Amino acid sequence: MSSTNDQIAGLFDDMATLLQMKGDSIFKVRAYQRAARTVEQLPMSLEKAVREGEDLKAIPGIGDAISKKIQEMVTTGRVDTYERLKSELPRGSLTFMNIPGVGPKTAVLIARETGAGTVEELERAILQGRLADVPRMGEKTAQNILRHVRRMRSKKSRVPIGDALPMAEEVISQLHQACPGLDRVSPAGSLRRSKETVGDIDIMGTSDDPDAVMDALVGLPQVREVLGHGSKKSSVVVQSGLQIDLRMVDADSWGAMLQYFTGSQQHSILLRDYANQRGLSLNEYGISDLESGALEKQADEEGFYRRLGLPLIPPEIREGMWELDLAREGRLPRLVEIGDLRGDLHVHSNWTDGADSLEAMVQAAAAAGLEYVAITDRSPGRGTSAGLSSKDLLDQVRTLASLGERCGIRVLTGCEVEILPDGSLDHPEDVLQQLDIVVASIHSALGQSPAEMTRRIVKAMADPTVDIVGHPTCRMVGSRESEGLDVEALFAAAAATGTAMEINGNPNRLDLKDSHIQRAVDLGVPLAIGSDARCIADLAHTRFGVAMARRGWCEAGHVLNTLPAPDLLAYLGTPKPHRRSLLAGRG
DNA sequence: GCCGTTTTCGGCCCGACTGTTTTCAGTCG
Repeated sequence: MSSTNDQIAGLFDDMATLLQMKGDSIFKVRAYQRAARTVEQLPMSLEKAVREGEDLKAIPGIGDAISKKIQEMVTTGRVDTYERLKSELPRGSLTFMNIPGVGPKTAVLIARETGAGTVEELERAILQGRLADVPRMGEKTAQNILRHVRRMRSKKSRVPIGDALPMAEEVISQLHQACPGLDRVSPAGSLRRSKETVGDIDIMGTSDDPDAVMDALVGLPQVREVLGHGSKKSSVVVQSGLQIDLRMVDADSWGAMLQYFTGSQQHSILLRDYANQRGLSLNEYGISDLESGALEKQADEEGFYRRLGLPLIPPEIREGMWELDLAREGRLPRLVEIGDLRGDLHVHSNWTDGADSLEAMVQAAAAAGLEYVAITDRSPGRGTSAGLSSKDLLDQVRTLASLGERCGIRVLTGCEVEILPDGSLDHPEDVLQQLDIVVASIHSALGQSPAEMTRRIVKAMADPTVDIVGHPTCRMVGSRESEGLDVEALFAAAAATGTAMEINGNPNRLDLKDSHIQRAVDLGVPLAIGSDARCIADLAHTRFGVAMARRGWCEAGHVLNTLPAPDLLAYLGTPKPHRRSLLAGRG
C-alpha cells in the first residue's frame, strides 16, 4: 500500500471538515488543517520517512496522534477514525463543502434536510423550492448557492503562475495608465508568494482617488463579469474565467494590509500567536498593544516585521513552516534573486524546434544583460521533433565560434541530449566532449515505470559529460506529476557524481518544483536555473525558475549560473566529482 | 490535537461580510 503526501494532506483536510461538521473543538480542527498544509509542502516523502522509522513528530504541527494516523495511512492505506467520522455524517456533506459560501454547518444541514447527495440533486432541490424552506436558510441563501453551483461549473480551478502573473501585470499597467493618482500597487495572495498555480488574482493599491481606480478596473476591456464594485474592494472575472480582486487601502496601513493579504493563512496564525506572546495583537491595519489597545498603523511591510523584532520574511517562504523560527534566530537565508543570474544554461534555436535564429537568441540574451548563454538544441531522440544529428551539432559549434564576440556575450556550445530508455545518451561521447555544456533530459518513453525512469536518469548522471539533468522529474504543471519517481535516489546520485539538477523555468514545467528544490538544497545538490527558451520572449521564463527556487529556500550559492563566466568555465572544466567545492560556500 | 524564554495543563489569530436574526452564527481570507 502506498500513500503520497498529497493524499495524506487531503485526508487531514477532510478530517478537519468532518470534525467541524460534528461540532468538535475548533482547535482540533485547526490542528488537522495545519498538518494538512505542512504535509502538502514537505520536502520528503512521508511514506519513505515512515518506512525508515523517522520521527514524524519533529515536523511542525505533527504530534503524537497525527503521527500515528500517518503511520496507519502509510501501512494500511486507510485511517479508521476517518472512515468512522465519514459514516456518521449524511452523504454529500463533503461534496457540498466545495461550493463557495457553503461551510461545514451549511453542508450538513442541506445534505440532511434535502436528502441531496450530489450537486445535481441539490440543484434540483433548489429549483423545487425545497432548500428555501429549510430552517435558517431562505430564498436569498438558496439563490446564492444556486448561483455559485452554476459558476463553479464554468470556472476553471487553478491557473498556472505563467498565465496569472502576466495577466496581473497587464491589469496593473492598465490601471496606471487610466489613473494617474494610483500610487502603490502590488499583487498579494498566492500570486505574490509565487505559488505555481493560483485560484484567483489579488491586487492591492493606494490612491487619493480609490473610486477612480475601481471604476477603471470594472471598465477594462478584458472584464467579462463584475462580481462586486465598491470603493474598498471590487471583484471581476476576465475573459479567461479568472477572478481578479482589487483592494484599495489607506496609505498609512499599506504595510499591514499587504502583509495580511499576502498570507499564507498558516503564516498569519503563527505570526499572530508570536505577537500575542509579546503582548501585541496584529490586524490588517497595524499592530496594537494588548494592554492599552493603542494601534500603531504600519505603512510598510518591513516596518511591520521590524516592530515584531523580525527581519522581513520573503513572501515566497511565508508558508507557516520553519520561516518564523529562523527569522527569530536571525538565520533566514538570502534567497536567490533574478539579478543574481549571470547567464542562461538552457536555450534552443530554430536549428531544432525553436522559433528564432541562433543570432536572434544570442542577441536577446545579451540585450537582457546576461554574461553568457548556452545554446542547447535537442538531439535526434526517438521523437518526432527534428533534433540535430551529431554532424549538424558540430556544424553549429563552428557557427557559434564568432557569434558571441559580435553580440558582446560569451556563448557556450552545448546540447540538450536525450537520455535514451536504457539510460545511454543520444550523441557519442567524443561529440559531447567537444561541447562546453551538456544538458541531459527525457522526452520519450515516458510510459516507463517510475523505477525504470529512476534507473535511467541515475545512469545518465554517471556519465562524465553530463553537466545538468534538464527538467529532472518530467512533470508538467497541473497534468503530469512525477509520482513514484525516487527523487531521493536522484538527488543522492546528483550529489555523489557532481551533476547539477535543473530548475526549469518553463511555466508549464517548473521542474524541479518547490518542495523538491528545498530537499535538493538540504542535500547540497548543485542547481541550475534555465529558461528552456524556444523563442526570444521565453528567455524571461528564468524568472519563474527563480520564483520556484526562492520557494525552495535556495540561495545564489546553490545555483551554477550565478557564477561569473570565468568561474563557470573553470567549474565546467573540472572533472565532475571535484566540482562541488567550487560552488559550495558561496552566497 | 499541538505546544512550551511564564506552562506537561491551559491556552490556541482576527476582522469583515452576509443573511436571518431580535443579538448572532456561519463563512471567508
